[in-house]
Amino acid sequence: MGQTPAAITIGAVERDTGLSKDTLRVWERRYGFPQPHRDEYGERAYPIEQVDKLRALRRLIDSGHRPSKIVGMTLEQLRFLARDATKESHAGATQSPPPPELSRYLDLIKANRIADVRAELLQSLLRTGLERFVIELAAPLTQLVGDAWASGRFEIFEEHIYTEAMQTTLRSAISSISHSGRGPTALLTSFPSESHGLGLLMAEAMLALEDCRCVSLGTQTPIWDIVLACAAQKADIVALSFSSSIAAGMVSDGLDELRAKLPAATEIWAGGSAAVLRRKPPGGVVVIADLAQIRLRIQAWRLIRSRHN
Amino acid sequence: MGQTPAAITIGAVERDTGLSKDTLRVWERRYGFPQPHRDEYGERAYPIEQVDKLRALRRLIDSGHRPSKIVGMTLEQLRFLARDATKESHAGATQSPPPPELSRYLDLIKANRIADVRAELLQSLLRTGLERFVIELAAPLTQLVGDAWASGRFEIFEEHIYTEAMQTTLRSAISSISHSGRGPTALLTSFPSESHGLGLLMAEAMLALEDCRCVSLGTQTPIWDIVLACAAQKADIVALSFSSSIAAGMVSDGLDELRAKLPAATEIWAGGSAAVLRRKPPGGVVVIADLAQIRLRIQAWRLIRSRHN
DNA sequence: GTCAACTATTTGTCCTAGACAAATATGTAA
DNA sequence: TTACATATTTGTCTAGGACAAATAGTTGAC
Repeated sequence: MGQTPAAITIGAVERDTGLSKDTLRVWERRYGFPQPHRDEYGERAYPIEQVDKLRALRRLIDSGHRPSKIVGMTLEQLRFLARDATKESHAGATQSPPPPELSRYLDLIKANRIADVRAELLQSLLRTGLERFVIELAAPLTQLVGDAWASGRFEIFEEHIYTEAMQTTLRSAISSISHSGRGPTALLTSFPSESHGLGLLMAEAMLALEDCRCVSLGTQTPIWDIVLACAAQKADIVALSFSSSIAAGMVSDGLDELRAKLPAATEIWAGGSAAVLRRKPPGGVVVIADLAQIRLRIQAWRLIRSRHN
Repeated sequence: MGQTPAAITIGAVERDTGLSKDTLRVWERRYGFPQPHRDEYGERAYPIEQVDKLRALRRLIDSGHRPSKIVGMTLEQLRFLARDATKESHAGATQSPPPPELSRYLDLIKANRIADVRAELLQSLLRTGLERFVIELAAPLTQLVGDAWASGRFEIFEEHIYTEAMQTTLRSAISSISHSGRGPTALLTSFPSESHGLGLLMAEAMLALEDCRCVSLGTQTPIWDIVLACAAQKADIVALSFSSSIAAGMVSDGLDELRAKLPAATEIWAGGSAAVLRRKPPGGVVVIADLAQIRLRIQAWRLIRSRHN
């Protein structure tokens, strides 16, 4: 009797929170939280409330807080902290509130009006054209949605819903672009630890607009397979996307490894919000600071090639 | 200089192969394979060849082989075994070689003729209609491509290319279906450890054809967020996809947990190639044996609801 | 010969507790 | 301010032991 079985195993917690079993155990040892019960076999059994708090912690840590500083707080304090955090982040750049057009999308998502989100995206696309749609709407809105999640105003599922809607819109736009057969071939993908695909899709849109032949491998392609694909497709450019949630070492090591394995004539382009790209730009790699640069880079590429031939 | 550290850490292997760190270590202890080198700090460093073999092992174990029986084989023997296995499995049904229409796609992918793959997919779609396209082409072809990879005839990047092409085709078809506003609401997603999304997209196509309002969350949604999304969207059905590369425990535990957290009126549908769904069907969950069943299930759902009201 | 029940083996996941590199924060000099 | 050196924090790795759950093999009843 007594307790309801409202407790789950360490494996389930790993699934639910994204914190590895190792991390969960070491936090327990160091900070005294979480403090799961033990079942009849001495195995950890985490009560739901602790899992909720773990989720909140995860969120704050992802957006820059240190575990030791926040692990002792209550769930309410954590939520309060999350709400504040959004204002301070992105110092300078996005200090002003988001433009009304963008925050309107946030409202629609929060109100679960999916069909309206889709319809409005399509309308914006048709009104402004794909290039401006990507640069002025898709990119900043994706950033905003990420922030909203980090500050606890959005649930993960709301971010997922947004991602799906934007993905659908971008894909249909891309597939309607015809290709003359004359532009460079670009291979698009990301490293195995990187599962965010929206940035890649935006880059594909920009490249397709510049008459590139785009070969997308989706996300999470092992390095060795990128090399193989590059050879098979005779790619001129390999474009990689890195979100800020990727380990810095992965980026540098991976890019070095890729550079060593690819022929020198093949350009490697790296873009995305990962800070390490700016702080420690790897050699032999073109860092794409923002999506608008893609157009210029392609024009530069054409110029060099036309001289060469 | 020639630094291509052709060896990766245990964490990277876990991501690349889907085998947990614990499993990798216990295999090493018990079977003597894998036998990673050690880096300067005494940590395991797995050479690429061993990772390739691990992936092949994984595929075979998923399709019923026991680790101890096959772990000693060479990569070539494993691939040979996989080729054999394809014939035996799917007992009776696909004993014969794949129909020429399907193997033609395999040839096109192998020849790297991406544009042709896309064009032919679109043509098939228009010729047969979406329902037959999904059941007769998309589903078996995806299976074949997976087998081709398992037996070493395809590289991963070729599977990725196929996935992208099929995804584009399916998405554009789905987005062209209009919804009357009368059908049930279906929430589509997968558990955090499941990143394969094609099956989900096929299911979405079938549901959309039956006039369901489909809300896709993409892959890898934590259980708790599925519950939240379900409430927010007032979903009647939660459809989950499980590929064969998911741990059996994840499936059962996850489904039980989800069932406990969702209101009883919300149906949970589970489909995909994960064997555990058939062997030990979890209670309170509708197991979708194949995509064609979706239509019948929706009709049944309508019938029950119409009686209720 | 088939099916169920019992037993043996295999297999994955959990356990403890120590270690250390990588990431981040802090202090100091130019 | 910026650049570099030092201190702390943090996640992931290590070892082998343990054991439940899954699977295979064996026996007995019908």
